[in-house]
Amino acid sequence: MIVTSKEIAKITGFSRGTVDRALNNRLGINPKTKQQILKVAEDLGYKPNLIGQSLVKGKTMSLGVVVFDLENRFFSQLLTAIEYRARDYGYFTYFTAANNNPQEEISCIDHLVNRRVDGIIVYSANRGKEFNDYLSKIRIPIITVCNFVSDELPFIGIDDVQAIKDAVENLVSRGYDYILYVSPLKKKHETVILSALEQRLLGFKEAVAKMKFRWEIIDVDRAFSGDASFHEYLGNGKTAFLCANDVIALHLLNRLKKKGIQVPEDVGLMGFDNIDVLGFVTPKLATVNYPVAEVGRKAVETFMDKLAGKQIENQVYLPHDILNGSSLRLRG
Amino acid sequence: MIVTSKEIAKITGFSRGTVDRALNNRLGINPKTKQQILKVAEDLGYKPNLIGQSLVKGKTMSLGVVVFDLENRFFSQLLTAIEYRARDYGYFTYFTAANNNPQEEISCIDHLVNRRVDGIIVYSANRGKEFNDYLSKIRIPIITVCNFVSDELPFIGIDDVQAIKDAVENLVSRGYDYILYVSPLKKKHETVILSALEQRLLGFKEAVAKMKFRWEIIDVDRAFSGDASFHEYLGNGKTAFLCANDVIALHLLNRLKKKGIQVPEDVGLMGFDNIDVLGFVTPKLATVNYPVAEVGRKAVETFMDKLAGKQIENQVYLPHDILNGSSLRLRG
DNA sequence: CTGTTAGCGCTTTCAC
DNA sequence: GTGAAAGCGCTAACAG
Repeated sequence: MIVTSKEIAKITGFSRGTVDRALNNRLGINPKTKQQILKVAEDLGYKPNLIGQSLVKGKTMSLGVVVFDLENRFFSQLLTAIEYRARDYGYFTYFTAANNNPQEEISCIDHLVNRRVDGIIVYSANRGKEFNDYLSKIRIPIITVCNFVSDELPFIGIDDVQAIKDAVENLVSRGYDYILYVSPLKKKHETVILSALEQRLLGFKEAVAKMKFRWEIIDVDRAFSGDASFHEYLGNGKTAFLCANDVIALHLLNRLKKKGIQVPEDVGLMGFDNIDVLGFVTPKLATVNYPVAEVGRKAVETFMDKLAGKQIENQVYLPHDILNGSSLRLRG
Repeated sequence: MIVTSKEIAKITGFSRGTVDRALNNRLGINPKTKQQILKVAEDLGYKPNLIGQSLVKGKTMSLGVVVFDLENRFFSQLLTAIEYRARDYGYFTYFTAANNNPQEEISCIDHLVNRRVDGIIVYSANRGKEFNDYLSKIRIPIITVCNFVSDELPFIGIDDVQAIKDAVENLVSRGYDYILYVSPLKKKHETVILSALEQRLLGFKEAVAKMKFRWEIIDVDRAFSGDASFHEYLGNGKTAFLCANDVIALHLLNRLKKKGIQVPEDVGLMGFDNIDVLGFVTPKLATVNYPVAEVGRKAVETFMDKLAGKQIENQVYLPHDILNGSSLRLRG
């Protein structure tokens, strides 16, 4: 069995208090005693039990992460960033996935609460009054990332509205005058449209109102349906598809290739997120860089500030930037 | 503050024992009493503290996962599978990443031990006597996945040696008679060659000994170095690159494209792992399907068996299979 | 059916 | 410098 501090006390003949002083570098202990105790601990392979420690300290030194879905190619970068940054602070990370199911998301959070994690990072697909009410009852600090949930919850992400506007401006400045925005439009089955995607759609509409270009909004379902012909869009070669995320853009790219339509010669293509897969795809997809690792790190840092009693910003928008790959023509 | 069972006892006037019976559906309690207690618990938003529970039960209902590196495109599928399957059993998952650093890997495991997880799944880059000695001292069940570490530790993965032999056979049967195996060959800096990659290399050598074809083993460094010219290999159009993993194959594909070499017309290309990225890449890469999700699930199930006191198999090799994409010519 | 007690491993407080 | 005792939230064992 694993040796406990109590047993070390018994073996060395010192009290539990003294053993604790030795083990945890607390002062008020004779260096000799300390040596002696540490030696025994070492020999017996003593490992502190953080469960016991958590109970008495009221802190578990752990964070919980909830992501709605793991198909999302984003999450591994997010999780990585969170894990490494958390460990810098001595924190560990409970990872849970909600299987794209709002109810399951709540159940994940519940369990994390039961385990008394010190903070919860939620990359949520959930929204709405019920979810808010639920979250507001939780006594553990929560931070939402990437998908905005509610004004009452801290949020870290980017300004998706502005980002799409920037993307459109980039397309227009490159001479594209017919822009097709491809996005999921309505929720189907259980699946909810992510708030980030909603923001992006909103951004596109704002761009439409502000700038001068021909446009259309296409539902992903239609874009990928068997009989969708894209030739109708290829009129003057100044057409570009702007996709609500990279995954959509990559699927579209595959379809275009299959139909013999060349990117960027016949049509421009732009995605959103800059998922790491893009490095393997040709042509290199133009996209909006989402600083997902920074979001993860910032989330952890915000917790640490909060746990240290500092005031934290309620909404943090990190800078995004436009990456022009080779899936767009040069100006012309 | 969060309400405790003790407080509920005080409020309802019942003893802690009775409250416990109500809260945990134990028998030997008057239904009326139970109702009453549950109502109060509900109203006060009682959430059981699993830390307290863990301490007394000696189980934390959590698993730890250690992966050596998150650049590896594999891990998200693995982690997903583990998380979902673990949750089926009411278990939660601590996730840690070792930053490709053997020392850090040990530190991760240490911390998981301190947190008294009930089991640890290690996707390790570490090997060797020191690591073995360390692991053998740990009193918590460990399962290694994908990268074999030692005979003394349970392992779940595939037979990498056989898989490469199958891949070679597939190439030969398709008419390729000159096979270039691309793999990392020597460890450089701190980075260790993964044991799975070592096995695959071994498999290639065995295939060479058994089958009749021309061959070469190429270090990734050389394959990707600026001045590597591949034209020397394209003689009779019956040449194929076989890569130790998909990531290498994809990089190679990019290089080939840049040099104007067509796959599969000029040269065949085959990867290993079947990472999910492949869905976005053309031509569709031929590869060996690694059942990574099954590995994850099986690892969890093995723990559950073990925790239930059952005997578990020490080494489990799950079936792999060959996927012929469009990066190889048809026979002929 | 219900209450009491002891204890999981640790830290903290106060006394010596 | 060191020891003794109490308690974190929970469960288990035994009495009544």
